[in-house]
Amino acid sequence: MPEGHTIHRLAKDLSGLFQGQAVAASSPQGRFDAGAATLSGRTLTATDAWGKHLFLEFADDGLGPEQLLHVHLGLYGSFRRGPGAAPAPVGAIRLRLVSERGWAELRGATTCELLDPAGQERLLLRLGPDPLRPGADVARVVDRFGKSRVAVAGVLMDQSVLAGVGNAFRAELLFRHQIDPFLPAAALPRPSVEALWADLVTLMRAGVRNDRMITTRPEHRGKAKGTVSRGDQYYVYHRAGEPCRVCGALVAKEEFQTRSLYWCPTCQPEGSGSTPRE
DNA sequence: TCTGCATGAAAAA
DNA sequence: TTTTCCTGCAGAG
Repeated sequence: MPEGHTIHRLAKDLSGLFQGQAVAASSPQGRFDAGAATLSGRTLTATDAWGKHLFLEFADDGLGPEQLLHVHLGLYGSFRRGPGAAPAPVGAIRLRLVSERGWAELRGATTCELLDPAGQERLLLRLGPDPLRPGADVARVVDRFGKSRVAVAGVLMDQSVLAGVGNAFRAELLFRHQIDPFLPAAALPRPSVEALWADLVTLMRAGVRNDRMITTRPEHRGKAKGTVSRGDQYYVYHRAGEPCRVCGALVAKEEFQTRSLYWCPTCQPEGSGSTPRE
């Protein structure tokens, strides 16, 4: 399920499965026939991720210019993968990759396309710093927060401000820092923005390692995906009407810019976050 | 077994 | 502003 940590993990896994290998590509569903034909037989040379965007680079291999595959999973896209032989095809598989080492299947993605270098550059220009990328420019993020009158909840999910945060990370992060989601971003003190960023770096890295989001109890960190219930995994995300883990008040939920926003009205009261915490 | 929601974002209207 | 992508899951029954 796709927030930034998922995509970075995916890039890592696909590199392990295919990098340096000739890959057979096909589109059983048919919607990516031309792209798959262009890629098939080429060697995967690198994988990369920026925010929620995944990139796979393919070599020339005498088949034409190098190719760059761009994938965005959107809300319910998935990229299943594994070593060994591919499973029998089920459902609408937009893209299937197979090498001697393993397989991968893409379903339900919002975007699956071949990009030229100019296209990738245009895309990256729209994206803010990614907490999972080394050397990310925190100052730029702090600057954008300081100039925005939009609610923090909106700015955190604005991919041009900061790339990789989705609805779950947003809810969990604001709870962890006891910030009113509706507070204008500019009202957040600079050290608070820096603290948010630092927390994201830690949480998202843990997310990549564990291949799932971990924002609550550290003792869950070593546990495998699927062994921790949603109730144990989050503070407030998807817990509307349930008691807050800290104060017991009921978690609130409201539609905000077409997405569900979750928060604790007691731990994150109106105006909270506008003064630095001691 | 069935139903409705959901960790996005771009295109269409 | 609505539609698309058309999956996967939890919770209800």
